[in-house]
Amino acid sequence: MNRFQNKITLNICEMVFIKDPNSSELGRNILKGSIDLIDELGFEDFTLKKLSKGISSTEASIYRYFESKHHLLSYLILWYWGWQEYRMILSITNIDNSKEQLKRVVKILTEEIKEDSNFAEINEVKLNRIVIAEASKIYLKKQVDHDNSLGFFKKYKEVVQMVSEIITSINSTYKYPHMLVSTIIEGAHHQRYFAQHLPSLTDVIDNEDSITTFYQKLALKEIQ
Amino acid sequence: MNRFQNKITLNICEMVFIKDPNSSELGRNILKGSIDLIDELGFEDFTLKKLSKGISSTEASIYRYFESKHHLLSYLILWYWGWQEYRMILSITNIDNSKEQLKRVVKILTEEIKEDSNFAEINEVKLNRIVIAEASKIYLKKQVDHDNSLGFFKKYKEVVQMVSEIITSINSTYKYPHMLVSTIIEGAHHQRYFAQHLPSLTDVIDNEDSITTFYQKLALKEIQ
DNA sequence: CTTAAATGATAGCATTACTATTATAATTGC
DNA sequence: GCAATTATAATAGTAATGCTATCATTTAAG
Repeated sequence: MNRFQNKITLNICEMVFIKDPNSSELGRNILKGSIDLIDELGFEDFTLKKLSKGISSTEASIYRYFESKHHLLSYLILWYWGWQEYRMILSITNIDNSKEQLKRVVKILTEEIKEDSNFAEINEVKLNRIVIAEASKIYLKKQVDHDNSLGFFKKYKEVVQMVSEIITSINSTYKYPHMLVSTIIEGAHHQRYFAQHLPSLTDVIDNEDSITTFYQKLALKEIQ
Repeated sequence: MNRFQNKITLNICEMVFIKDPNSSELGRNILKGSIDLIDELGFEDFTLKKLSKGISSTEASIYRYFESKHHLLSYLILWYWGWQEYRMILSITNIDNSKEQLKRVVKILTEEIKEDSNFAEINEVKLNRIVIAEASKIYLKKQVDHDNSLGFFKKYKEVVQMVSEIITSINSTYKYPHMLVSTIIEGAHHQRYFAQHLPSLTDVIDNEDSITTFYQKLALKEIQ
């Protein structure tokens, strides 16, 4: 299982980091510490100085792994999508029915995340909250085209592509598979955030994961 | 028409500004200049110092209108939703069929914006680009609950509520109207941004506003 | 035409994001 | 086992940012 982890992690485009954070103790501390601190403070108030104190290192040392705090966040998001891709692949292995496949991947992309003990230094619950609250900030920037050319969004695009292909195998004439998938993914993140902070923008129903239910049904109705 | 404008503008919760920017020449210059500059530089690289140079004023003077650049952006977004609400109301006046009403408001919320000559100091095309690229940054912050209590998101919530009521009047048993509406609004913004910068996350089709078409159809299928 | 309010000019301050330099520890090669 | 390389720590520094404070000047209202 750890080999799979390394595979995912190392597959992360090398443009995101200067030195692979998975290759050393300090690197792994940076990952763990930054997840804790970004989750706690939000990305605006998170600084590499605070992080360096938290992990008993120095700013300069962290800069040998990541060019900037923007690169560090990009790495975490990229890791997250690699992990989601891996979970999606596992969840549809040996499932032949395309509609069932779609239901399962939509569940993975919209459900509340539980900790995955396979990856020690990553707290997936916190990382999921970071993706919900901070991920859009990495592409809503003027540098987006440059970062895109360096592969910062590669894993996210692969996830969207994978679900789009399932949709196409259900209905080969459906015209908007990518639009539907990115709408579901971003939508689910927004709904989880709104449920916490702006509840009048969503519909939270007790004893039901209404977000997953909503998007599963929506996907099936839409492509019919 | 200008009275209506003032009504919209002044209805903006007074907590967002210190001094009403619509009440003076300098205030209006701040609005116009900030829209130009945020659109040009992005919110990160936009500073009140640069703005003050652009409008031949000073940082200190701008701070007499807005507590921070975050407040200024919040004002612009609030203005935008007030304006959208006004356009939505106009567009369904005298239309009795609820499905037609829904089609029309979804169009307004998802279409590409054209300049509205009724509001001189606001360039709606640029403001729309700002809303697409920057609006989520005002609520994806740790202060969101505080800002919410001050009414920063009031107009946005009203817009969502208005469309939700149309949906309920089409199908009174539909369980997720707010979720559907906020999914459509945020989704459409993402799709416009993706079409420009990350086209593999969307499906752009020539000679058709595929974004509006997609969300109009999706809304009707979903609530059936 | 006086007085208050609005704006401008200038300075300053703590923090941020990042770089540079030098010292010390840990690894690796032989 | 020791030199040589590399990784990390310690410290200092810089330009820019976000914002505040002070005081002078212009403008507008009574």
